[in-house]
Formats: sequence, C-alpha cells, structure tokens
Amino acid sequence: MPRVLIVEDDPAFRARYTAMLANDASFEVVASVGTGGEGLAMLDLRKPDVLLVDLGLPDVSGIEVIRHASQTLPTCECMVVSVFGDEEHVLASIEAGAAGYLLKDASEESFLSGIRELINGGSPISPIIARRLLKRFQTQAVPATSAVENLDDETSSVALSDREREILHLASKGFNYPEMGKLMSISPHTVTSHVKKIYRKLAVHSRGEAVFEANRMGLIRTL
Amino acid sequence: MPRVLIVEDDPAFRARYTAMLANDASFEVVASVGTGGEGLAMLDLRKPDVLLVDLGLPDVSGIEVIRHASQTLPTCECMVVSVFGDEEHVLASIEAGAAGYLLKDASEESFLSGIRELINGGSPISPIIARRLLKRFQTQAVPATSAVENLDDETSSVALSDREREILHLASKGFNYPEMGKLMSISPHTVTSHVKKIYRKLAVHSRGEAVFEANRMGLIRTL
DNA sequence: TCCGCGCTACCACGATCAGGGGATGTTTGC
DNA sequence: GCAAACATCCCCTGATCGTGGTAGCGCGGA
Repeated sequence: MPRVLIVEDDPAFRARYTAMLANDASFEVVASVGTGGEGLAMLDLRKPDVLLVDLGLPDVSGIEVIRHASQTLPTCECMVVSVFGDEEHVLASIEAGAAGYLLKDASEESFLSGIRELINGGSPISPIIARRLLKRFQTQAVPATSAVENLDDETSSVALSDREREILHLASKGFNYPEMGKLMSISPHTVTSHVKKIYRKLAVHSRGEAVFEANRMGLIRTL
Repeated sequence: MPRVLIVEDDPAFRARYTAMLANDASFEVVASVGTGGEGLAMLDLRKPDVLLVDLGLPDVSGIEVIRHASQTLPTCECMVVSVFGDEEHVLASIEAGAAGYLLKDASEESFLSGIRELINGGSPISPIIARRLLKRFQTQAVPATSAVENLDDETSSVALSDREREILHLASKGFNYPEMGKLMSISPHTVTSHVKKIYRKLAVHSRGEAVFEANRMGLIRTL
C-alpha cells in the first residue's frame, strides 16, 4: 500500500487532503505536517512512497522538500499541490524532481486519480500548468528550426492591433477605463472589449501581467 | 461554439469521436476526415477552432497537419489523440504546435473535458505522456531562474526596499494579494501595506503603472 | 459577394484593488 | 536614547477590474 506524506501549511487544506486519503483504503497517510522542516524530517523518518507538498511553506521552500525527497528517496514520487501556476514555480519544482503538479482547485476525483497515476508511473499535471510547460518546449525548440522558408508567415507570435497597443500603452500609464475611453474618444465599454482581447492574446489575466509581458516582447515603448 | 475538426484514419475511432462531440451541444464538428490530405484541406476550408488529430495517418503525417494548423490558424488549438506515447512522437507533436496530447485509451469524460480545457487555454496531457516530458525537462538541466530563492543583492538605485521590489516583481507576474502573501509567507494585509508604499514612492496609482515605471527604471528583470 | 476581423457598444456579476485609517516590533544611524 | 525607515498585521469602504455574454458596422480578402 502506498505510504503518503503530506506537507501543507494551510490547516484546512491539510485536513482535506488527509481525510481524502484516509477515506481511501488504497492509501496510507504516514504523516501530515505543516512546515518544510517537519517535512524534511518526516521524509527521513518515514520514507514515504508519495510526497504531496505545497510550495508556499512558512519555513523551508516546498522546492527544497522535493529536492531532498528525490535525492534521498529515489522511489518516492513527489507531487506539488499549489495555488501557483507560474513558470518559475513549475520549472523549479520539476527541476527539483517533482513528478506531478496539480493546482489546488482540482476536484477530489482528479486529486485521487492523480495520485494513482503518479504511482503508476504517470505525471498528472493540471492543464493550465501543462500549457506553460509546452510553451517552454515550443519556444526553446524554435532555434533548432532554421528560418529557411518562412516568408508567408506574417503572424508574429502575438500581433496586437493598433488600437490594442494604444490601450495597453495607456493602461501602463495608470489610466482606468473611463479615462482611456475619453482619451481615445470611445466608450469605456469598448475599452474593456479591447482589453479582453489583449489578455487573450498575451495569455494574461491582469494589467500588471499584461504590461510586463508586453514590455518583455517589445510591444510597448518605455520612453 | 467551438468548431472542431477531426482527423482520424480508423473508422471506428473516428465515428466514436464524432458521435461523442455531436452528442455534446457545446461543440460543433465541422468535418471528420480519415486522411492527412483531407485534414489539411479542411483546415483551410473550415478553419476550425479545435483540431483533433491522430498521428498514424496513411498519407500525410499528423505532425504535418498540426504544423499547418498552428501556422495558418494561430487560434486553432491542436490536440493529438494517439496510441503512440513515445518521446519522439510527443516531442515532434509539441514542436509542431500541439497543445494537448491524449492517449486513445482515455475515457470519454476525460476526452470531453480535455477539449474543454484546451479551449480554456489549458493543455490536457495523459499522465504517461507528461512523465516523459518532465523527464526531458529534468535531464536537460534547465538554467532555472528561481525567484523563489535568492532575490536579494542588487543596488536599489531608486529607494525601493528589497521587500517592495519582490512584491513588484510578483505583481508583474499577475499574482493577487493572497497569492503574494502565500508566496512570501506573510499576510495578505502586509502585502497591501507594501503595495501602498510602492505606489507612493513611484507616484503611481495602479499595478499597470507601477510595473511600467519599475520597468523603465530598471527595477524589474524582464528575463 | 460573402466571410472574417477589427472596432464599436452595452449589460451584469463577483472578485479584486486602491487607499484611508491604526497598531506593534525590529533594525539602523545619529 | 531616539528618530527614521522598514516590516509586520488588521480594520474599513467604495471604486475598479476581469470576464462572461450579445450585437451592429465597415472594410478587405477569398
């Protein structure tokens, strides 16, 4: 029977995971702790087969816990259960040795089936997370393909329209919707329409992120 | 309503997928063909929002179909549905632009939910496939830039404290207050306190503006 | 000629933010 | 010793945003 260690600082989530696994006769929870330090200790002490770990721990980073697990317990499968879905966390976790990565909004079924997949040699990954990983693959695979015959490819990875760039620029200056509308002589509602499209194109969900990405991609001038 | 193109040479599977999607009122199957050639033609003709494609086609490779889709239809999400789970096929598919990869033994529910995830910007991937991808990541030793760890050093040329820069960086990644708090192991209230100070120092009144200014002043690394 | 896309406009809802208070403790330098 | 800056925590409120819809107009390409 797979022996599971849970490392999660939020008491509510920890209780939820623990109960979930305890109710399932196919798992055994060998420990359920709230800090990275305890997690590291329990890894040495109980030598679990599965590690469920949160990233945002108060003391030691969840990344450290994963690293320790994969280094000292080669047979232990590590799964991240986190609210963070950004590239840095995901990559750091995987680099450290995580074999699964679920977001905390995952359903109970997908959670349990995820652990089973993990034990069976699979890597359950929340689709949103997976997308980021694929992007990483795709972008770093690009240099391999030489630009031999890409002349009809007008689609620059993310092409914002004039209007969209204009709005992004105003957003970066701190204007709100009514202000932007006034400056551009359009309705504030129209501004939100444009903003929605911008978010989709850049795959972001907030102004800060949009400005950051646009900057990174050279879509707005920082003059 | 998402318009789906199915390219699958096995008549039984093709019928199954088609029926599955036809029974679901939230999708529309615009074409269901059995060869890569037909698939390419249908991409041009019907311009679907979602492409379901098998890899083992009799004529043109499924990879080619994916490549054509991602090059000519940037908004079209491509999902591989295949019996092949080997690294070569998987990597080739992803490089070609696939956003999802399910094995043919997937259940009907995971199949439908997979398509929904795809449309919502996620990447449904069979756990076994995901495991191969992760291994790939781990072995190629990603030069990860983990902001989770050292964020110190650097000369604060413009009066922002370490903590404040850290928060600004997270804000630029689209995190909200609770997430930042979790990440930094502090209360969300504390985050707002910092944010208020940042706004005063930079003389701004929103996230977008703050990120923009910080970028201009070289306070955030755009890596 | 028709389709697609950019641009326009509107509604509504819950989530989130901006900014105003006030409080305690630590470090740092004068 | 004490001020000043920083960091931590909490309360509050109204304003704003994020995101799901729907829909009409005009223009250029298929």
